[in-house]
Amino acid sequence: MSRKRWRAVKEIRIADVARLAGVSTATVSRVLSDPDKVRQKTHDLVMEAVKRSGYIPNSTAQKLRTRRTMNVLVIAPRLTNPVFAEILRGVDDELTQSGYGIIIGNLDNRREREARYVDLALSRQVDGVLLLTGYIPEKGPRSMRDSGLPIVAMCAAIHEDGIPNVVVQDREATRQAVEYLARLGHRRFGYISGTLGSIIEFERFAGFQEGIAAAGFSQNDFLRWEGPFVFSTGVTAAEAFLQMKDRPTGIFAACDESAIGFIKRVRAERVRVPQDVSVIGFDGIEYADYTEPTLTTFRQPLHELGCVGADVLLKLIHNEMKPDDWSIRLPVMLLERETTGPVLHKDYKSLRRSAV
Amino acid sequence: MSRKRWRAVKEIRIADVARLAGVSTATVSRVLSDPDKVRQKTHDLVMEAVKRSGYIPNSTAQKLRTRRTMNVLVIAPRLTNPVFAEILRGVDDELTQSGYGIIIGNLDNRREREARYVDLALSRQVDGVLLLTGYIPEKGPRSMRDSGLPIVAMCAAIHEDGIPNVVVQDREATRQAVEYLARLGHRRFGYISGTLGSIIEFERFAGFQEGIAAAGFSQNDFLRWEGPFVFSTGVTAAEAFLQMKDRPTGIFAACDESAIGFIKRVRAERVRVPQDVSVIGFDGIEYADYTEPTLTTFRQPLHELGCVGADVLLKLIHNEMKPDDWSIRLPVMLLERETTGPVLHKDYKSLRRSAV
DNA sequence: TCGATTTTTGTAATCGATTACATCTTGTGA
DNA sequence: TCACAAGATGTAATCGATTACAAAAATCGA
Repeated sequence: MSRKRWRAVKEIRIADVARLAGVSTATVSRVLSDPDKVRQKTHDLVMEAVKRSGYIPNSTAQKLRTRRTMNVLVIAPRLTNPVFAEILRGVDDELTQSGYGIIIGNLDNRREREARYVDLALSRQVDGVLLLTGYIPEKGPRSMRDSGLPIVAMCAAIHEDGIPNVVVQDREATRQAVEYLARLGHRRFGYISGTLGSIIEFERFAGFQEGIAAAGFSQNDFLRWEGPFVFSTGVTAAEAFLQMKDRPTGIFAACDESAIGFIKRVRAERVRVPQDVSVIGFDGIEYADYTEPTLTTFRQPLHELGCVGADVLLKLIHNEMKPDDWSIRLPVMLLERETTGPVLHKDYKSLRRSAV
Repeated sequence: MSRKRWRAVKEIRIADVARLAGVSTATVSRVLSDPDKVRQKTHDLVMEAVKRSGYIPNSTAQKLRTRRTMNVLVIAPRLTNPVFAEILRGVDDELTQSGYGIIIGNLDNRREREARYVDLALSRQVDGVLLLTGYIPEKGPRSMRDSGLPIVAMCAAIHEDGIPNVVVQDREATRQAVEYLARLGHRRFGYISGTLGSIIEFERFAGFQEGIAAAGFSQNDFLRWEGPFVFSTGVTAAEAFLQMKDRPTGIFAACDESAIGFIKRVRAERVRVPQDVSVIGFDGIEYADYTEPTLTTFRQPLHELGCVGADVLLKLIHNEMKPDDWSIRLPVMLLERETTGPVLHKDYKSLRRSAV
């Protein structure tokens, strides 16, 4: 038994089908791609041959000839982050419908991994790129822009000519978050950041500062804890929080994962949420509805974001629009759940003491 | 200003480089793919021309000629499931290293979506397929096997000749779970299933039954609640559980998400975990460490699973092994955390009453 | 029935690389 | 210096489709 036998599958080419049907390859091609161009009788003849032979066109040859790969590259900072996974679902729904495939570029939060995807774009393995990163990947002196491929920025904006942005109203939402906390009576705030230097973090922090100002507070009325968009950032923030004498009572976390990490950690030290401290997250991941207490947060329309972004990219690919026509900001929605509440006492530590 | 101007990027072909360097295209190709075959002087000449022109080979043309796409298709039941996302990370790490790309096939728990990916394989857009589904996708009369492509089943076994399995010891672990609960004194059990008909569910339930038998119990000593591998399955199970008079005290959930859903729901009704009911999950997703209480579960080596599976597939693609040589079962590890504990009272309802 | 027009089909170039084979250079030993 | 082997390079076929253009067939009106 040959070592290769299991792989031996005879390849059927268009020429084989043509011979079988007694026509030229051109006719077979036409039957398959533009049936109206051929006589009904020929059409049936060819289709019969296609069916009998089980012919499926070699898509690589098609791609070379038509100069369309029917693939789109999606670059995400981290695939295990449910936010990106959910966006990807939307992208997938939209692209699959149009016959496009997705090649994933997972950076896993390591920027050096982007080089590989620059090559991918430059070597024309895709027709367009969706960036969830907030910046254009580079490899040495070359940028992905050099590929001339249509690029759409999603989730995190890229402010460059020719690149449409499909994002959410981060800044507005974060401002609202502060106002919401202020309305509940909070006077001292905490801000748990996302990945420093990222555009999303920039927007959300800007919104936070605006909210602080709008509510009549100053820079002295809040603290900022720093770290990437992961659980452990919240845990670290909580540990700093727990050390404090004069703790903030209204916490905004730039992502749900951090918020969850924070809550988990402070509750372990018998700090009550929301009685002792209110926490509000951002993202609206599914898991935020399964924490205890359930997380108050802003729900991003993640699936829609994916659909819309993919749709814009397809329009660019098909030259149906100019890139500057589009910059979409989808609204987010505040989900008031259980981790936020009114301030009970000015000094909640004395409250706790009396409760024990 | 032309509507297309922003896309106008002159394509540099190998012939351009050849002309620039004053050599033939064959030489350019050799310099790039097998530098030892050319004189140093020519090599430098060509590389200079490559650099000056910014040439990057058109990968579609390469693929057509070499008949290698350098892409692998990964089919997963649901991308937003952290289990698959984590496996995908491992796959990505391994494949990227070898220069392969990943095309994702997300079924989103809808089997009808698989047809598209059968086409993808049949039209030779990929060199191999990783299946996380436990079955071979079909489209009408044609199966993905007809493509003759190497296939590796991961996570969920496929028992067919020529398909290596890279899975975890589901069955053994589930058996252990029951034994563990029995050792803690539990006598009435609950089993929250995964997707019915799936091979993973089959294995885990088989292990559960084995465990029941091994611990000396019978079919009458446990209940089974059915549903897919999602949070809400656990919630539904919890609702059935809450209706019962004579509740089980030891619950095994076929996935962490269901376990988390279950716990969340019963705690809302003041059922204590683990004092009133012990719950053990399966998967070891990151969230399971952020629930309250933290979930006792079996940690699957998800990242490793991905790496190993990808590695096996690469070996198949490169004909470095026969598919029947490999079926790997990775061990899982019990993480004893906070949702399991000894049975306190035979009738925990009376306990609760006295506590109130 | 014939010629003009329209529709259908076929021939061959093309996409952009790789590579078998042929040819030309270079190097080596006598 | 010459013959011959080894090494470097060039020529042209090839991968498998699509499609411009040419040629053939069908349709139509007079």
